[in-house]
Amino acid sequence: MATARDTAWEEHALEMLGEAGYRRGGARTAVVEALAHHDCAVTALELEEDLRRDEAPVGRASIYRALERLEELGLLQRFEAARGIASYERVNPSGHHHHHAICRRCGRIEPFEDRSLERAIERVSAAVPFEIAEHDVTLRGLCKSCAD
Amino acid sequence: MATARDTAWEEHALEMLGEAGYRRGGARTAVVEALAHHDCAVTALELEEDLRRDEAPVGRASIYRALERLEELGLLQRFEAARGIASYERVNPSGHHHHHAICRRCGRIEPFEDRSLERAIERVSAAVPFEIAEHDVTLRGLCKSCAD
DNA sequence: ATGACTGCAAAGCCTTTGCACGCAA
DNA sequence: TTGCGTGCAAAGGCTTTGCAGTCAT
Repeated sequence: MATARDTAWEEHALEMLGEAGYRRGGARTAVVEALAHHDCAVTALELEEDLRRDEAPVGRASIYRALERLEELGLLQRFEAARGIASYERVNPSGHHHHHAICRRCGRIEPFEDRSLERAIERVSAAVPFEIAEHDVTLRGLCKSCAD
Repeated sequence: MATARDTAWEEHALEMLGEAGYRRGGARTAVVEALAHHDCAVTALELEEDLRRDEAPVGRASIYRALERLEELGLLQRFEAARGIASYERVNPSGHHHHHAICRRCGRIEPFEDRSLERAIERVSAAVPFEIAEHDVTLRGLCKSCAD
């Protein structure tokens, strides 16, 4: 579902791409703009549809390639919402983010955030023998509609 | 990597399958036994290899079908360790479990557990408008070897 | 005996790759 | 001008499905 356009992220992303030596091709720019409209989990195919609807169709391969670059640069986080399907989400430069509760039956995604959960994760991340760059928490079960 | 055989889980799983009305076919039983040897993330293809090595080869489709049943019954938890590849892990009836730190570069998986992280997750699970049945936390970054 | 279980092969599906053309710098 | 970026189509790789034979009960 599309939300208000996050131009701050969009500009930041384009700038980072430039700094990393990438050119500003039409497809890449279009994918960045499409992502700017999603606050939460979007799939590559949903972005493709968004772009086609906006009369700015982009080849599927270019979408995947753009997502790959953005993820490498830490501008996007990838995770699996539905079985076998990758979802992407913008990474806010401020570090502020949320996690997800996902319905097993209908796939509905409910984002949530919790400071103390974040603190616990930060503590654990520091304790583990890894240089942790990101984390992801997923809660799975039934949403209210599906639980009845 | 294989670890000591968890016969408690193995018996529990077979019993639950029986109670759910499933027959004790050879393939299904073999998959359950193979799973009993893994404390942490195993993929369907790794199980297939284990079984073939043990001279008890099981058709790939049967492995996937067995994993599906076990997951439905809550005896197994599925998650994505490597990109696009499903990993499975036994669910201990006691509720005791761990989470994972995964290396972006080499794929190494380091399990960890943390009581206060679990508490934070339980609290959040109760606050969200879902009937949460399971959760999963993944930390991603570079392991010591890959960070150098 | 009967329907669940199994294995093989084929099909599905998301994602990636090969390649020739177009475009940013 | 140069080689990165793009699109199309084909290939990949994990997972699922169809179907006929087999086995548990």
